[in-house]
Amino acid sequence: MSLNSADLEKKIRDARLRPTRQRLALAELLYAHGNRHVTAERLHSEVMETGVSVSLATIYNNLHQFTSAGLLREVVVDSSRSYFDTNVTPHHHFFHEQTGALEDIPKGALSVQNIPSLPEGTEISSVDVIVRVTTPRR
Amino acid sequence: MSLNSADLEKKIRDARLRPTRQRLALAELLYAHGNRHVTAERLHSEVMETGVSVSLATIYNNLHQFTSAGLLREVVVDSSRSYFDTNVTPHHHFFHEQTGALEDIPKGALSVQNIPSLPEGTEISSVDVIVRVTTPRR
DNA sequence: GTATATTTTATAATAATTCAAATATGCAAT
DNA sequence: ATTGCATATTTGAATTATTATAAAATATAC
Ligand SMILES: [Mn+2]
Ligand SMILES: [Mn+2]
Ligand SMILES: [Zn+2]
Ligand SMILES: [Zn+2]
Repeated sequence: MSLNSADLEKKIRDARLRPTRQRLALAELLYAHGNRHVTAERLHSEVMETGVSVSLATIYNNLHQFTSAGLLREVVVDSSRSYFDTNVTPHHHFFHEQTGALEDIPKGALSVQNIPSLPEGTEISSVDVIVRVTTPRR
Repeated sequence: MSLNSADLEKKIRDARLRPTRQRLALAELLYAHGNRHVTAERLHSEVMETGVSVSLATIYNNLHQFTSAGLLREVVVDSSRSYFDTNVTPHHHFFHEQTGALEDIPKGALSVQNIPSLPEGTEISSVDVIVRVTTPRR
């Protein structure tokens, strides 16, 4: 559940990526302490706070490289921002529309049934369920 | 299923909006011939092709005004672009990842079951299912 | 018709993301 | 170990989609 420096470096090397200073700092934030959902902007502020200077362009490059390597998945919930998820196993999400918080819906709980026949000549890439929630003002 | 000019004008007036030349041209494209899914850019090119000049700012203004009035809903499927849907009844979507095409999954067909208990203090705003499809390269 | 409110639009601003030039890394040859 | 070199990586600058501003144009109410 918790990865140390050596584990992180192996994870990066196994993805055929170089363990640069920037990449290691990002991997530490993403993977050292359990699953998370992050935006590029959030990850950028966090890494800057640790004292490692990383440009926002590098954040995006790495988020996408990690995604291509299967180390992250992108979750589309908000048209103005991309979220990346360190949990790459199939699962769904709660999305809090006011706070922007994403929360996993554990696999097995929720189920999607009776998907009708797909558009001609296509195959399923993924099925994404977003349960949008709000805190009612009382 | 198919609205004429008078219907369109009524629809606009009922939403407390003025039936301007631009707004009528947009409503015609959106509502005169059945349900559709459009991006701002697509709607802009279409309206320009009809010979009615409408600025992109006006397209965005109207898409949002229509959405606030409940005449459109926004569908979040692609983090780089907003889609607007003239079908405001609850339903789900197929999204073709290569072409960007959105297609309705008729209400009643697909069902979502066993949504686990919501995060503390929240209520459901909507449940959105996106079935992402691709055309496999053969 | 005139007053008032709404709408449009040119232009500027913003935020997320991508591009391309500059730099760092890994590896092979010495 | 050091050097040379191809390739990967980083980052400042550019691009894109979208939103804000604010002045001119238009629609409605009287
Ligand atoms: Mn730590
Ligand atoms: Mn027509
Ligand atoms: Zn998740
Ligand atoms: Zn739809």
